[in-house]
Amino acid sequence: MNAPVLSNIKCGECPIRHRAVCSRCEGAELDILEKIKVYRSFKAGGQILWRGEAMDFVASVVSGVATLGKTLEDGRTQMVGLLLPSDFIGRPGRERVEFDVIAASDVTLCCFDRKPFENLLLVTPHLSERLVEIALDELDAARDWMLLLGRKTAREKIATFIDMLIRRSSLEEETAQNDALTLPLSREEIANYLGLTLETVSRQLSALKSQGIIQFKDRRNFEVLNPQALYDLSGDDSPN
Amino acid sequence: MNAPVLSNIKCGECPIRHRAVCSRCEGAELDILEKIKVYRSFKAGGQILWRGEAMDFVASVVSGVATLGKTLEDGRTQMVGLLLPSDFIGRPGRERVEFDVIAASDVTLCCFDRKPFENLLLVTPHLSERLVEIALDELDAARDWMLLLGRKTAREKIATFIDMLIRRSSLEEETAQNDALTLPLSREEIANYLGLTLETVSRQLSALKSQGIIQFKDRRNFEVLNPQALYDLSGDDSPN
DNA sequence: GGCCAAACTTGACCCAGATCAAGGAATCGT
DNA sequence: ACGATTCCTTGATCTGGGTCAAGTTTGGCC
Repeated sequence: MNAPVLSNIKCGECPIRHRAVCSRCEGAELDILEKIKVYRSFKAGGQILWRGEAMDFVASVVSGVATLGKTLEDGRTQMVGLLLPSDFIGRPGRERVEFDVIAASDVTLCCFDRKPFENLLLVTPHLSERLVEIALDELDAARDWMLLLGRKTAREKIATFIDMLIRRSSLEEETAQNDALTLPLSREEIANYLGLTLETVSRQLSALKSQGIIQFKDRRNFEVLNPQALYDLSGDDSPN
Repeated sequence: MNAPVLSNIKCGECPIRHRAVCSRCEGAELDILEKIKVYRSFKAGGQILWRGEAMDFVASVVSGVATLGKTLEDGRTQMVGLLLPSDFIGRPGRERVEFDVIAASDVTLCCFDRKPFENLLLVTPHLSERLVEIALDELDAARDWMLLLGRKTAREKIATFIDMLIRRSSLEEETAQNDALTLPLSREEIANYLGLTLETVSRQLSALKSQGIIQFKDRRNFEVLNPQALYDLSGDDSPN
């Protein structure tokens, strides 16, 4: 892991302050974090962590998108997590990385060396409480994804994925010029996330387009014309 | 949830003491747990918790097997967790249950009312540390299962499942009369766990049998004649 | 601005596993 | 002990999505 070290911005001005692992910390606690944090950047496609490698830092995603992936002996891969801004990388008490972490776009991380961070955790309930919340949210998300991977059709998988992008983006920004979205991943990466092939992803996106449910501006940018239809195609139970 | 309340056994004699959420607690801490715990039993097939229901207790599995399941609007279901003795049900800070919890066999739980348990967590690091460990282990397991559901073939899924049973049973008991195992689930339940149909599960088990890798004693009990071959079929990377 | 590589789309064909269908074997209640 | 119900096996057929194979678009780079 060798990434350029950037000049930090002040925590008070950090765009992910409200959701990241540090979101409950104020004043003195924040000052300590401020002192031990280091920003690092990765180019799109760069490997952030390798499976099995010693994990010597933990980090929050400040900007960009990273993926967590697992690989079978013959090279088939499955993405097991998608890290968007404010998401957390690393686990207290884990010496080694359990999966490959790759920058899907240019990524900036707010890194903390693991040992100091773990020590801080022990004496900072605001930090450890938030970290437990984050871990449990990830567990819920992983289980939702198990349902998707095990039982949903290709169409339902794509619809669920786009629906997730809508929800996540409405959390992030209040900009929200209605339903204009960006795919954070290539077709192949989407396929690895959904347990499909890139050809099937492409076909399903084309099908949604020709049904008038979405409309592409270019390869990555599109607009959702009919969010309700999209949700109906996701196969999920009624909650909205 | 209305299950018979059993007479408790002493924590000191509890068969799951060494792995359950209470495993780090001793002396006074254990006395408190002892006081607030209640054993409850469920018949095979009984529903322990319903998705969306208020979760008013948390629990450890003392004996038997329970499943965590999610369901799509049209009834397709995916098992998202398998709870064996010492596994934990429920999450601090979660008001509602996220999935159906069903007794796959007769099950005995060691239950704690949620509120008192959460209060205890705040003042008992031995308890909360162990709970975080358990949650992170579950997250790792969920991600391994995502790889299985998204990318493995039917054969690989079955091999992985049996391999998991071997590992788990060698953890549990030192009885371990070599490689004699019991399927904790029906064919249909295995199918729901692996993202397959019950017919495919049956066919794959028959195939393993006719390849001389496993041998059935009856429907549920079998012996693994060739654990290495089984592992080789699982598709996983080399570690062992 | 034009070439090249990478990313994507689309078509034709195929196959693993789903679905449909029929028995067989274990278990339960009487 | 006996139907009867539930669970499981096995066979026949079908199909969604994978695989293979061209093309097409896009964006990067001299």
